[in-house]
Amino acid sequence: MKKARTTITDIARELNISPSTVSRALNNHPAISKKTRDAVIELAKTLNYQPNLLALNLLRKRTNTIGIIVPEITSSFFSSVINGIQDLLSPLGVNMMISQSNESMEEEKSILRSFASIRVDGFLISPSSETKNFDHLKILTDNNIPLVIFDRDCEGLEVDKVFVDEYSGAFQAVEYLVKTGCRRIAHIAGPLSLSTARHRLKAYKDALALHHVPVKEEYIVESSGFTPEHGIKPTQKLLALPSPPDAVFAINDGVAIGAMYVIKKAGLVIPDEISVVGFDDDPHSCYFSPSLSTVWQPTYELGMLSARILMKRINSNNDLSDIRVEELYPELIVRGSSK
Amino acid sequence: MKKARTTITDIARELNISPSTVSRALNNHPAISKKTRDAVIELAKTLNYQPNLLALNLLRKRTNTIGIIVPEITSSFFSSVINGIQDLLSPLGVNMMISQSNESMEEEKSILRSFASIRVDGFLISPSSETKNFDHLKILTDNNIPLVIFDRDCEGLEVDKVFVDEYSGAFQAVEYLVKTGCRRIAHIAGPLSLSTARHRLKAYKDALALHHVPVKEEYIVESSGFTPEHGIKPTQKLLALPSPPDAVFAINDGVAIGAMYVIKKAGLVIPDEISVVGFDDDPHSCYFSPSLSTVWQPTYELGMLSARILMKRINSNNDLSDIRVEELYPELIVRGSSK
DNA sequence: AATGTTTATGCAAACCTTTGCATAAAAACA
DNA sequence: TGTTTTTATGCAAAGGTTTGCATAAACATT
Repeated sequence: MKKARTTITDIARELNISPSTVSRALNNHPAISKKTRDAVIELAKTLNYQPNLLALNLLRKRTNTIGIIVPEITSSFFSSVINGIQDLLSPLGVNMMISQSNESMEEEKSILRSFASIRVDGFLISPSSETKNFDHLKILTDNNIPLVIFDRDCEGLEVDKVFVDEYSGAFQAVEYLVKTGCRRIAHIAGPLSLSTARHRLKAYKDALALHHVPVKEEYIVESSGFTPEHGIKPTQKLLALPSPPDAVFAINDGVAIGAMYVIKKAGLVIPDEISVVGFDDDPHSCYFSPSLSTVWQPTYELGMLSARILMKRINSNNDLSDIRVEELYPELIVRGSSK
Repeated sequence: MKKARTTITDIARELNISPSTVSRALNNHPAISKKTRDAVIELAKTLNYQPNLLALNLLRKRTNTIGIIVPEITSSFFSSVINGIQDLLSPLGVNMMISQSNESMEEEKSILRSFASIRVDGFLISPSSETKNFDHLKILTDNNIPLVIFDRDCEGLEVDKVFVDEYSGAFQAVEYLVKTGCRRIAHIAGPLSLSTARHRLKAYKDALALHHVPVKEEYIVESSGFTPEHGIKPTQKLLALPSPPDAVFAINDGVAIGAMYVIKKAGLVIPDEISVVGFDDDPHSCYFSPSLSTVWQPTYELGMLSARILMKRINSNNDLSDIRVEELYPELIVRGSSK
């Protein structure tokens, strides 16, 4: 038998006063006598009264909850971003509804619908790799629901966005490889439906071109994901080339770790015979042998900034006059896997 | 200027019918004429009507949302558990509010209060390492709010619980080390406020005792956390002993990775001179060199089962007659870091 | 004593939706 | 035509909270 939770009316009935008085007493309204206030507060405590935010939210048309949709939660990248988001939101008393799209556009849409019905105050979304059509996101802005896109771009959608300057990060990495004498530099790209993967690929090509290193198509392979497993096959393909690469720039640390594994298995010495550079600075990367050179991304800051912009938008009543597009800067970290 | 979202009353006014009729039309109530129903549904679509679940939840006293509190989200362990939780909940149309306690009891309490006010239907909690007093959890059960504890125990609290049999996992690991000839087996324990850490320590001692290997206090060191960084100092301490260990069993893979790093830096060969075994089977562990032997835990299943039990409890109106305590089985995975 | 002022409280509406009950209109039947 | 049945719709309450306005009681002022 489920006993109902204590409400403001329960307290009122017990004390023979009206619910309004109870409400005011609990909210420190000045026009309440000390006697009444004390009595109310005490009874509330003994009855373990907890305000029903559903009712209040309905009244205020505000839930103090924001919806977060990420492709996956298990990657160190996104979990670290979420960390940053929580650290900004928590002191503000704002809750997070989190869900993963598993890189599926259908799931993304369905989560979106669900969050919208719950009336979250705003959205923080990093779109799935399948998401090419932004109608579902457009509906949010059409309905004046604040939305901030982070990390992965939705080109053409006019909302606040926060990115890492992937181009710069990748450019630094490749340029550095060239400068340390590598000439046959390969790139294991990510799924090219992602803006991030495209930017890194472009930077790779541009950096090579700038330094007059020919761009060869056979040195560019695409991985279908971001785990070490996804790095195995592409690396095997690269090593099997007539003229195998003397450096590999991988889309992220996960794939780079897979690459190192294959390279070492093949009896090649890193970095003497082949350099490896990743992206993300996964917390484990510096403990590999050799430790993995990589491009650090300010993930925590990315989360914080995205959340801060979203909250500002929410509190300014979603006035869309000044859309912000912010870029954070990544940093090359040279370790043992490169010369 | 924020335009209000479409409500059922807007549709009713527009169509000159009552809100009840609109509600019934949208819910396929039989006593509505086809003509009215069609008109309603069409208008709802063009106005992009989305039901306000706040109102409905208030009426139903049910939010279809559950609250999840974990110590941290960035560890592969907990993010994988959350993965399992979502995969069970999602098809049921249940949402997740997720928050991290950051191993702080105060934060845990405050998140709890917040989730309770939001009226989540139930809780899935893995307590922080600081949590020794369970009053705040007791309040939940006192108020008939379903709660499932997972992974870390709250001894004395009578609620549903789902664990991994840590003892068995650790015992397997240590016994295996003994059987491969190690005699000076060290243990880097986790924070001993955690039931999991205590169980593993006990298994370590018991396994040694069973095989008549003396338990030496200097071989037991405590780490204050679970990252590679937390493994550095304890390992240095172990290696500095007059008679350094020939095997290290670490509280988890993170710490084991830190240990391997220190050991290799010291010029010792793994596993010839010293074996290392971790716990958790972090996705990266098999790509280290040598690859890390570890104890795999069914994290995904842990999440699924916990969520399943919670949903059952919620749907059975929290009838507490049959508290369940479930245990899942871990498995030793032998790789290159041990003989 | 009469009036004005302050203090403490209550009433009722609003937020949005569902649903039991009542009822009007239409259809079917005698 | 009058009565019963069916069909389609509306009314009002409920869920818990806040808040503008009204008001009763207590106090202060002349």
